[in-house]
Amino acid sequence: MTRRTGRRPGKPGTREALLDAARTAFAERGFDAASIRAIAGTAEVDPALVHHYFGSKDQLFLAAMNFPVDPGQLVPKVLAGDRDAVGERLVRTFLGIWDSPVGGAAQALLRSAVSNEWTARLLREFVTTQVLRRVLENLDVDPAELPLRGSLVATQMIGLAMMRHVVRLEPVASADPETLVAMIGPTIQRYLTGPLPS
Amino acid sequence: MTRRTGRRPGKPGTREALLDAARTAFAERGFDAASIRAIAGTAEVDPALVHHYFGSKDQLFLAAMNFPVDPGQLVPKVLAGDRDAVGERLVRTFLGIWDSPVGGAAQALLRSAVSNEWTARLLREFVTTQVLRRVLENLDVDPAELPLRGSLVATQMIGLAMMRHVVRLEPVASADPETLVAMIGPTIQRYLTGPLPS
DNA sequence: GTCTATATGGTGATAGAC
DNA sequence: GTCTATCACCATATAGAC
Repeated sequence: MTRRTGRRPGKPGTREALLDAARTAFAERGFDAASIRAIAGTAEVDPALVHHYFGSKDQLFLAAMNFPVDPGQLVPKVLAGDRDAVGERLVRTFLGIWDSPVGGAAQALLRSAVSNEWTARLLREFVTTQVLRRVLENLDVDPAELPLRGSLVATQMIGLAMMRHVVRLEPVASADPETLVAMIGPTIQRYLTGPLPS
Repeated sequence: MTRRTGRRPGKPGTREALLDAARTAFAERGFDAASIRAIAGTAEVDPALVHHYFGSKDQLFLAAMNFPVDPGQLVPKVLAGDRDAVGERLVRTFLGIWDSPVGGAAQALLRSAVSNEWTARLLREFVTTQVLRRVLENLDVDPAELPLRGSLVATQMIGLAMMRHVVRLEPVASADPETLVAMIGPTIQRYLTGPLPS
């Protein structure tokens, strides 16, 4: 018997439902292929409301990507502990993010970055300025080596995400996280603190 | 003064021009986003001819992907030499393929695999049955470890290709190949012949 | 605030004239 | 063999009725 005396300006959950549906759709199909109609459909909302709430498809994407993961909070956790195991901790944290609900947004970003230039730019800038820069500037490596080390780490991390969550190549796709940590951790460690060739 | 007495059944180069344009378009935009109209446009050919020659967009893609790279010929080159440097040789050969004209096809396959399920399957089967299987069965490793080692190699290789040729993250995107060989070779080597955790 | 209807344009595929 | 014209469909975005 919910008596509704005051006015109810639309269901309050529609905006969140829209964001949820958008995250899933972008994750599964990428930016271009995910359609506003389909997103509104799974959210059981009229497609026109998307424009009413977010203005455009681009802004819907940005709103959906604005996920609750704070690199500034995560990075210290990775750096805590001995320096020789930072690689393993980075892989473990990385896998944790992808296997969590937030992973949908990450998958959306990765999938979209392949077919869409401005989302690729988004991914590039997020990786470099938000993650790698933060990690590396706390590891007292030569600043001149920072970009190369960072992008090497990115090749392995993005490749791992691609194979595990996008292309789904077995057995990596369903491997135990700790197996991957044990195998890939040393790789990251060497890229971060190992010797460089030049 | 070309005298044309016999009949000329259309320009003979149209089919090749079409394949070339298709390879570039698929490489730049992926399977879904590359349009038959645009491909025919850059090839300066009528869009309807695509269907006349190839029947469908799928078959055009397959024809464009049928590139002149023979894993059965390349793999022995990778395996020749001492076992401890097979990782470096694999990275070097891999980079060579991507920087060659054939790289366009590889890029098309990778880009398409992200947004399209059946091209992803194509990539998966090509990687596993044509490349990794061949490499590993000549390295006398435990056959039970073969899938895990193979897919770990794939994570690093595909990630390298993604960052260098798709997302174009610097400085990996324009790094000297031998720098990448020196840094990533040992990673591949460890995945192939190093110890496993389990 | 919500949603129907539509404007505008791009897609793969096909039928049939030359 | 080649290409014009068209079909049927889907997209984003917007104007305006309720």
